[in-house]
Formats: sequence, structure tokens, C-alpha cells
Amino acid sequence: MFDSKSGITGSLEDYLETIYIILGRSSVARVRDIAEELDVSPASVTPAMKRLAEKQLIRYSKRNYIELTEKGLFIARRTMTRHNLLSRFLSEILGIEREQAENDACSMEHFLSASSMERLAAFFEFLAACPELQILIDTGFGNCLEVGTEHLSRCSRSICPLMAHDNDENEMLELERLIDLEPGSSRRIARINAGKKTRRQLIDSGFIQGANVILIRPGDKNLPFIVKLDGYDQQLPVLIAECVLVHPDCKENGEQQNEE
Amino acid sequence: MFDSKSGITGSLEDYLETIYIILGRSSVARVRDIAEELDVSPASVTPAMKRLAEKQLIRYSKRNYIELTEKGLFIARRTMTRHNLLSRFLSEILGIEREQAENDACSMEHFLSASSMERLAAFFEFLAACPELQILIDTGFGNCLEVGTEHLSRCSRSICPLMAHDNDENEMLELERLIDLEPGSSRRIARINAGKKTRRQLIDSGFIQGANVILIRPGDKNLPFIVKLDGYDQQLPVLIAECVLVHPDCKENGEQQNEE
DNA sequence: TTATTTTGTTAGATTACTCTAACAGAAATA
DNA sequence: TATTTCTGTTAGAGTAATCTAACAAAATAA
Repeated sequence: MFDSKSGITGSLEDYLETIYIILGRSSVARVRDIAEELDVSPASVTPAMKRLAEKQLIRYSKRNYIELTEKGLFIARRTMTRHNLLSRFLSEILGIEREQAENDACSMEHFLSASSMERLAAFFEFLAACPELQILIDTGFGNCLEVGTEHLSRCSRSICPLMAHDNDENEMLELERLIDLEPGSSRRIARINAGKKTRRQLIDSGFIQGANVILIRPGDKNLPFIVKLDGYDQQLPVLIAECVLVHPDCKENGEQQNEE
Repeated sequence: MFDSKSGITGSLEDYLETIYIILGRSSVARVRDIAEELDVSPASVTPAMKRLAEKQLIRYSKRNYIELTEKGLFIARRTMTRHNLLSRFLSEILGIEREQAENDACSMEHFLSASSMERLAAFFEFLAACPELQILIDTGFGNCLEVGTEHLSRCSRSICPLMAHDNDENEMLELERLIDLEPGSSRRIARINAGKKTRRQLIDSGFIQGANVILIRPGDKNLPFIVKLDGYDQQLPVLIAECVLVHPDCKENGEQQNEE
């Protein structure tokens, strides 16, 4: 219920942030404005203001304008910054639609710890200092948005103007299909090569890059495929299992086996 | 209160996830195990099980073992996957300590939307397919963790084995200090060049890469510095304002002015 | 079999948040 | 001045989640 640092709830943080936003454009903040901005009833705002005043985060007296205290201002700004960092990460890096990114950020902002926030900020600084990274994300990852993941196998070659790919072929062709493995084989998932729907289904089930899969029983037309995914048994229709590509079983990937 | 998709609360999602984890290692799930795993009182578990059973997400009868239904299993797995994606992003990409990453992921997992989840999964796939990106993050961004941000100005040169940096000098030296600007100048923040404490203070206040700053009043020994940061007035002690570096005011950065 | 311990449930209280409906104060209008 | 409208507060209810303390059922030990 309580957020990571402030000692106040996410709801109260939202109120503070909203007051800050209103004061940024209107010189005074009234109950009505807050209710409207947050899309809650004015009757919900009054008790929230009382709670905030009790905690010395706002100055508030009945039927009067609302002001942030030093402490309240600090939390409001920090919350807003967390929101911005998350929303920018989701939209600028991951390529999520602005509105959706705002939405996600709105609820996650209350739980981003100080250290995560600091690192996320550092990531943006690094990105700005490192044009190569920006190119990779825009050209490579960004492209995958439109062209679909089918092209991902050729990404290293086509999108990366930064490096000469001499031994490209063997690097890329090493990816295997999960269904082609021998029973008992253990691998790391490389990617899901499927359309939106199947892809989402697999990801929801935990088939994400880096997850460990062990083939238990290869399926056929009637029997489903059985694998152990990160230690959990899972069944899959063969048609869906076909879309899972795994990294080769070489030494480089072997070191990822133990996470401790 | 409710999470993005399931129509159930974060708390109930946690219960489902926990049941899934317990069933992955113990063949049966009891109230006691769940209470222990989630660090809540057993008296809190019983009513939660009733709520879950009502929603057809578990099979539950008084004093009996608890089983997940098809639907419950799906939500449990999806929640766990979201957790893994977030926690891996925080630890593997941002370089947050494992425990802290787990913590943050625990609370944020309930709010990551389906599309963000999909894109985050795609990011890991892209990372695995693009060794250059991995190198940049490990060598460049990863290094910043230890050496501090002072070195960031030279990152492009020193860490990037991927590109020849002929015109390095002018690229890097273009960064200006915020305090050296003329009053009225508008720029984008590039990075914060300060120790941990000052850095955190500035970031908490919203001084993150990409934010727009307009210099209102240059400070001196007595008067504080005043800037407009993303539309909000802020005061800073001169000593702290010194640490803010901004991008040059060239055409390339000018295009970021409007976000719409 | 009886006693003890473990385990699970219930009752009752608390906190945080929301709502609707009724009401009160202030401002604007007639 | 009187009335209407806007704005804010209160009262009262509901939901979701948690807790402690008391109790009940089941399993284990004596």
C-alpha cells in the first residue's frame, strides 16, 4: 500500500503531483480543480487534503486555496520526475504509444525506487552521450516495430552500420527451433518468431528471451509438446511451440545457467 | 486499485503468483505456505482465497489444498513473467542490485500493460540478437556505474569500439554548463555532472536528460539561480546549478522542442 | 485414548480510499 | 435584497486489505 520512500500512499502522491501541476498553470489550486484533474469526486478530495495537511505536505484550511509545503513540493516534483522517466522510457525506448505509456507510468511511478530512478536517469544521459546506442535503438529495435520480428534474425546485418559483419552467417544461423531439440536438451530462449497473437500467448506464459527451456516430450499431431520452463512444466500445442527459437548450446551461453 | 488487465487487484495477483510458485516446488499449496511466502498473517490468506475462488481463479474448499484453475494459472504465469521482465530489465540493463530490482519489480509488475510487456520482451530479444547493443550497455553504461558520470563525456570515445570517432572533439565539447548561458536561453539538459548526493537532488527535482531549461536569472553568491524547468519555476543554489550540463542549441536538438 | 501442537477459520477492529446524497457557505445574478 | 448557482464539506455507506485474538479442526505425540 505504501510507496517505496515517501511514507505516503500512491493516492496521496497523486494528489500532491496534481496540485503541483495545477499550480504550474493557475497560481491557485482549488478542490474542484484537483477533483477534475484526477477524475474523482470533490467529496474524495477534502479528506485527502486533510490527510496531506496532517502530514505537513500541504497548507490547507477549510474552503481555502491549497499550497504545497517545502516537503510536499519535493515529493510532488519527485513523483512527477519518476512519471516522466518511466513514460519516456516506455515511449522513446520501447516504442509504446504515448497514451499507453502515460497510463503505465501513472501507476508505476509510485513504486520506482530511488536507485532505479537514478539509473533510469543515467540511462538517458548515456543514450544522449552515445549516438551509436541511439542509432541501434532507433534503426534496429525501432524497425522491428513495423517489420515484425521475422526480420530480427537479420537485424545484426541490416540495421547495424557500426560494425563489419564478416562472419555473419554462422552467427545468425546458430539459432535452433525448440521443437527440433533432442528430449532432455536444455537451452535459453532466443526469441519468439510468431504473429502478434501467438507471440503474446507465448510471452504471457513465460517464453521470454533468456528463459531456460528443457525439452521433456516432443509432441506430435495428437500429443502436446511438454517442456520445463524455468523449472515449471508447461504444455504447448506443437504449432505454437514451433515459434520458439533457442540459442545454441555453446559455452558462451552456458555461463548464464546459474543466476546466483 | 485494479490492475491493467486481469480485473483483479494487485494483491490477488500476488496470491495467484505465490500459489504458482509454491506448486512449482511442493505439489500442494496450503494456507500456511502462502502466508509464509507472502509474509502475511494466515488470517489474511483465508479471505483472499475466498475472493479468488469466487472469481473462479482457484479451486478452494475449507481446510483443503488449493489449486489453480486454468484462468488462475494463466494470470499467475503472466504476472510472474511481468515480474521477471521488469526485474531483469532493472538488474541486467540498468545495473540495479538484484534484491532492489526484485523489490521494485514486485510492486510494478501489477501495472505493466500488455503492450509494454510485449515491447520489453522484444527489447530482450533484440538485445540478444544484437551483440553491439550488448557491448554498448555492458562496456559503456555498465562502466559508468563504477567510474561515475564524470567519465561520461568521454564515453563515446573510450567505450565504443564500434565506430571510428574522427570528429570526436567537437562532438563532445559542445556541452555547455547551464550557469554559463545567457538569461532567456532555452536548452535541453544533457546530464548531471555531480556526486551521488547532488545528482540525486537534481534528478529528484526534475533535472533529467531531455528536460527543457530556460535560464531566468543567473545567480550570484547571494541570490539563487532561477530557471524554468519544463514550464515550472525552480530555484537552485549556484553551486548545485553548476553541475547541470546542457546540449548545444543547434538544429539537431531544436527538433526535440515540441513533443506533440 | 488423551493431550499437545500445528493449521485454518472466524470475529472484530483498523486503515485507506472511494462514492452518493445532503447540506453549508460564497459568489454571481436577478 | 433575495435567489440561484457554484463550490466545498460532512455524513454515511461500501470495498479491499490487513491485523490480533479467540476458536476449531486435524495431525502428531505421549
